[in-house]
Amino acid sequence: MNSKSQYKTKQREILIQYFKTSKSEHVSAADVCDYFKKHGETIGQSTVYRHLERLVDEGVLNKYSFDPTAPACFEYVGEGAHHGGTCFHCRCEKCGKLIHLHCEELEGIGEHLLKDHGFRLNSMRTVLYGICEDCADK
Amino acid sequence: MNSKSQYKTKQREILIQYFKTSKSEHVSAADVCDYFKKHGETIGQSTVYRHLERLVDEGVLNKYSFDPTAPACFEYVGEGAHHGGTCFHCRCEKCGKLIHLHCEELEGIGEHLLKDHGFRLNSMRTVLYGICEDCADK
DNA sequence: CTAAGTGCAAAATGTTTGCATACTT
DNA sequence: AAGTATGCAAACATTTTGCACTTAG
Repeated sequence: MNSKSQYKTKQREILIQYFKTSKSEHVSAADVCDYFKKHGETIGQSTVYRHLERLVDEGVLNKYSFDPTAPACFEYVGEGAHHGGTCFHCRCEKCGKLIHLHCEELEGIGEHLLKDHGFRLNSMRTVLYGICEDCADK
Repeated sequence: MNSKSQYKTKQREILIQYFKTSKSEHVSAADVCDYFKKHGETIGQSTVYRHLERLVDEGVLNKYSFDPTAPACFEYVGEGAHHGGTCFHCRCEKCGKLIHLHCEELEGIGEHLLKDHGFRLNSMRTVLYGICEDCADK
C-alpha cells in the first residue's frame, strides 16, 4: 500500500471524480475511457490502466477480476460511506450476467470460514457461479 | 449442463486420461498441449480449449481463474456425484493451495441464494478466494 | 454419407510497455 | 530544471473463430 508521491493532473482528478460519483459497481477500464470521451476530455488507455492499478494499491478502488476473458472492473471504496459489509458477486453461467450482492446472511460465511476453517475469505475476488433467476425460468 | 453427443476421439481420450491421472490442481491449457507434445501426440490449441470448455460444462472439470493476465486452470473433479453433499473449494491467493470443504453451514448459502436472490448456485464451479491459515500467520 | 472433431492461422480481447513529448512542482 | 505523467502505437498473452480437412458413427 504505497501511495507514491504524485502530481495532481487533470486526468487523475477527473478519474477519481468519476468513481466518486459513479453509482455503477462495475466500472471497467473501457468505461473510464468512454466517460472521458463523452466529456470531451482525452485520456490514453495506458494512463487509465496505470491510474487504476495505483488507485487499487492505495486502497481507493477495489478491483474485481473474475474471468480472464471479461474485463476487470473497479469500484470506488475510498473514505466515503459505501456498504459497510462484504460484497459478493454472482455470475450467471448462461447469460453471463454479473449480480452484485450486499447481503448480511452471506457475510456470515466469511466469519464462519475464518473461525471454523481458518480461511480468510476475500469476497472481492470470489465469484459465485450459478444460474440467475431469468435464465432458470426458461 | 448438456453433455452433447460426441465422438470418441484420440484427443479426447488422452485429454481426459491426463486429467484423471494428474494430481496437479492447476492444469492450464498450455500444460495440456505440452503433455501431448511430450507423448508424441498432436493436438491443436483450439481443440484443447474446445474440450476444456465442454468438460467444464459437463462437470468433469472445474475451472478457475485468478488473474485476467494469467491462464485459467482446470482441475479434474470426476464425473459421478461422488462426495455426498455440496463441495466448496477455497483457493489461497498466496500459496495457491486448494482446499476442499464439505460443510453444512456452507450448504445453507446455496439455499439462501435461491430463496432470497433467485440464484441457483453451482458450487461445483465456484471457488472461494482468500488467504489460508498458514499464509495468514506470516 | 453425415455430422462432429481437428488443426492451422488469423482475429479478438484485455492489458502492458517503450518512448518521445508535455506537464507539475 | 528534475522528475512525473501522458498518449500513441506496438507488444503481449490468452482465448476464440473461420475454414478446409479428417474421422467416427
